Amino acid sequence: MVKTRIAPSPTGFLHLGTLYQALLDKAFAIRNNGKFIVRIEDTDTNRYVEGAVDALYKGLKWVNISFDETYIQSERLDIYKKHADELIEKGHAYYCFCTEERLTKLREEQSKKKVPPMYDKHCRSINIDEAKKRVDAGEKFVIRMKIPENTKILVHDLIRGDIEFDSSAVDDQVIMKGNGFPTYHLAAMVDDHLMEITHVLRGPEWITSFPKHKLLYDYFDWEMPVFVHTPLITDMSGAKLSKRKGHSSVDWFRRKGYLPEAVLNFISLLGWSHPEGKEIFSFDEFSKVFDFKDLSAVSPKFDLVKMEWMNGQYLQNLSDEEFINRLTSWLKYCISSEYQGATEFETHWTPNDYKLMLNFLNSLNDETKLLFAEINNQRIKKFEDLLPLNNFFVKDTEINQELLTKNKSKEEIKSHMNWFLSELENLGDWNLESLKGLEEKTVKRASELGWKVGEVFHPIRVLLAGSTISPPLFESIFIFGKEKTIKSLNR
RNA sequence: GGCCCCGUCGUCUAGCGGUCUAGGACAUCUGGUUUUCAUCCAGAAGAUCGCGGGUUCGAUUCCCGCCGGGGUCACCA
Repeated sequence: MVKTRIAPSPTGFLHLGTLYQALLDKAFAIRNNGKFIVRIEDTDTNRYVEGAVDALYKGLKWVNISFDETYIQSERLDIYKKHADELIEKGHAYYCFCTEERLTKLREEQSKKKVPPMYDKHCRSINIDEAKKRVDAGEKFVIRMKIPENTKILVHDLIRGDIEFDSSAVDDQVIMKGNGFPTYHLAAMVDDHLMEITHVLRGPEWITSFPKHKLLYDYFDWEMPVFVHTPLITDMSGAKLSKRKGHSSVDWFRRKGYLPEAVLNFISLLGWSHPEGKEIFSFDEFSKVFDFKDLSAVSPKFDLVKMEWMNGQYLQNLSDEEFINRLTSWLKYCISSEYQGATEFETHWTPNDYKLMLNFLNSLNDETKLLFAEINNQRIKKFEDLLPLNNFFVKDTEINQELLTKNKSKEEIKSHMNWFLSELENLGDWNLESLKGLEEKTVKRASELGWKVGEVFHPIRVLLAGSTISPPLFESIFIFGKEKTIKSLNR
């Protein structure tokens, strides 16, 4: 049975690269009727970040990727020790007593000589019985794997094919650290085997240490799973995504107001394309057609502009009701402690803005909420864009006189607004239909005045929204309410 | 620097020896619809397939070299 896994280390927030792997792993598992598991690789006690595991699960939940099993490596220490000992017994690994100082000095010398920094196999010649005595005597040690000399190591990557390494370029890697924790190399290989992983999907940064992993499998006499090294998602400059730039974190997308399905759809198109050339498709559909072997080996650049376009497409396709649901939960998320505790991201929303917007939405009746969705879902790329456009709903705006009198004189505007105001006052029932009637009337007013149609709406818009940009005017007026509208128009 | 991977429009990509005067999407530009913004519609421009050699009747597709980009050289993953 097919079984895939992600193996993130809890060192921060859910990384986009981890999400990418989770997406591909999960899709592949579904397609092959297999399982997908999560394994927390927390063998580096120094880099452990509080809350990182939690953030990982929350992130996966947000994108709705579920898993069948979960493991934590720090709870499996005895397993790794047993396997390291086995390697010692088989003569494929050895105890190393070199001190930190000696290794540092060694590296310095090597870099001075401009040779690749590698362990000089100093302890490899120590007799095993003597080494065991030193270990028993309490001397500090690590365990290193023996790399065979003068040989070629052939590994196979599903999308890159065979890759050959010369063993002289492979270091006698530490597999057990001084503190009794295994390094990635041992832990991951042991776990992948024990957990019966059939396809190992991992980042391309592992290719270099691939020969060590292959050797480990050989030493244990285990069958290798299929290895797939993903494309490396880079930023627009072609370098690894950095935390500084924000969008390496999945949380960044959530905070900006992207839809999880759009993010998933977008990253699925990196290093892969739909057989029918489709751009927009659901995860469900993706999991029916995706295969690891169709992945390309390039390092795609993450184009935020296209990401925004795609998110806009998803936003447009949301029903008005769903739009409100999503918007509401986004606002709540931003207000929540998750937001407060997270890394800060640049945004033009202040913490209070989220609350104002949520309160505003809650103050509307269901029908009006849907109208709000209707006039907005077509014109934003992500929820964050909502504020500038709908600012006037939640806070006082200032009037730019220059904007107001851009095409017409102060007096002309004044008289036109007086007319409009009196029409509003005498509207009768305050509903969308009557307002639409007034809208038509206002269009006719333009020809009566000899103005362009846009010119009769311009001052209304500027006075109402404090901006030349707003959602559709009369819908906005309806949502804003009679009293507040008249007050705004009167200034 | 050693080793490894990669190299098609600005970006994501299709292409798996002839169908390619290289297709699609985003972005860009032009025009149209429109009361703002946006949407939407139509169209345009944009890639001598990194470069140079081979192999072949024929290379974007296969091989080699070069160049360029990236990755990696930890008791981090």
